[in-house]
Amino acid sequence: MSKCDDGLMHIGKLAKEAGTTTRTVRYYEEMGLIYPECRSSGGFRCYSHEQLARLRMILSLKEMEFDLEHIKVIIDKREQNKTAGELAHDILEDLNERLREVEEQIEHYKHIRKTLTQTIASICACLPCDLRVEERLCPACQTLNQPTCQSVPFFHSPSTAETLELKL
Amino acid sequence: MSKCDDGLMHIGKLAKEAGTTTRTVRYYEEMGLIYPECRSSGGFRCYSHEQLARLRMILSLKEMEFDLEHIKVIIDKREQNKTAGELAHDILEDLNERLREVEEQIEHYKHIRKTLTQTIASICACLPCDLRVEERLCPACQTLNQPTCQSVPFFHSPSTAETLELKL
DNA sequence: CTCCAACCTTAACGTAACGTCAAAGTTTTT
DNA sequence: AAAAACTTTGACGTTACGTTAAGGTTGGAG
Repeated sequence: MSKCDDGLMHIGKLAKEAGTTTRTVRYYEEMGLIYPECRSSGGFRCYSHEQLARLRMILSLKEMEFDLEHIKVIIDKREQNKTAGELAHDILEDLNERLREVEEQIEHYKHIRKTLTQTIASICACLPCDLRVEERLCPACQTLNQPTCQSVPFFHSPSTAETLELKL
Repeated sequence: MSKCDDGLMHIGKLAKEAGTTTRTVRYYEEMGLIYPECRSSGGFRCYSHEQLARLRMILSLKEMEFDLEHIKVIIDKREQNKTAGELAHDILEDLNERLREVEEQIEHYKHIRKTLTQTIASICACLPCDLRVEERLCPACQTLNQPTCQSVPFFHSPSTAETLELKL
């Protein structure tokens, strides 16, 4: 019989139950987020159900993309034995802040999407162009009366930029 | 008079014109994305307008959050002297792929937002709870007939998880 | 009891794109 | 000619692990 028997599990089992890897669990230990209940005589980490619940908490917060430093702070708030109401109030601040950040991310990627679609549209206008890339002015763009080659900064030749006035 | 005079600029000027830092320019050089036209007698990097245009291309692609490895590939396509039309066709693939990725990101963050708002709503129900965090069942949740404490995995005590059946 | 597969241990390098010193040389300005 | 401003290379730090590597531990079969 191992020392790790009465309701305890080793790290592989813990990780599998929580849906993560042993490396992750060890890393979280390094970061001070979770510790085994004890070690076996041979040095194996042994975890209880409470540790599993704690790991699941951490992973839940990670799904919301809190960074580990922040998760540590949030988890530690539970230890400051307040009432559930106070704790709820406290944690709601973190969640609302994170919500704002996530909404910023959505706007950020919507902005990138806009840039991309505009760029794609511009470059589509260059599809029928037969000129070599080095050429300065693309007749397709001239025909369409829109200087695509110059409006899309990474298209056509950089020599288009020579027309820019730069003071040294 | 420096050697770097006829339309050439040092790295600081280049970076400022492009709206980035010298460290970034040097890093891009390490990555094989951009090289100075020459070096001064003392070893300073000297850049021409073409380099500036190239740097701006790189930064434009970076704004769309292509990784540097991919940017290298895209920029190199310009060197394979095709016609503008062929180049456009080629680059449009990259842009469209990136567009799909960005749309995935938007969906990803929308998913996180949903999780967050649901969690926030659940925890709000715990605000009037006077119990200590260690308690297993929160009367607020019972009153509301919704077991918030257990549905929000990182809230209340992990002891709530002891009710889970786990086989070792 | 012995053996082996399957598990575990610590250690340490790799990742992406730079930021941030540090120590020393160069260019430019005064 | 000195000082200010700029540049050089070098190297460590960042985040959250993945991935070997070399070597112990466990648990069950024979």
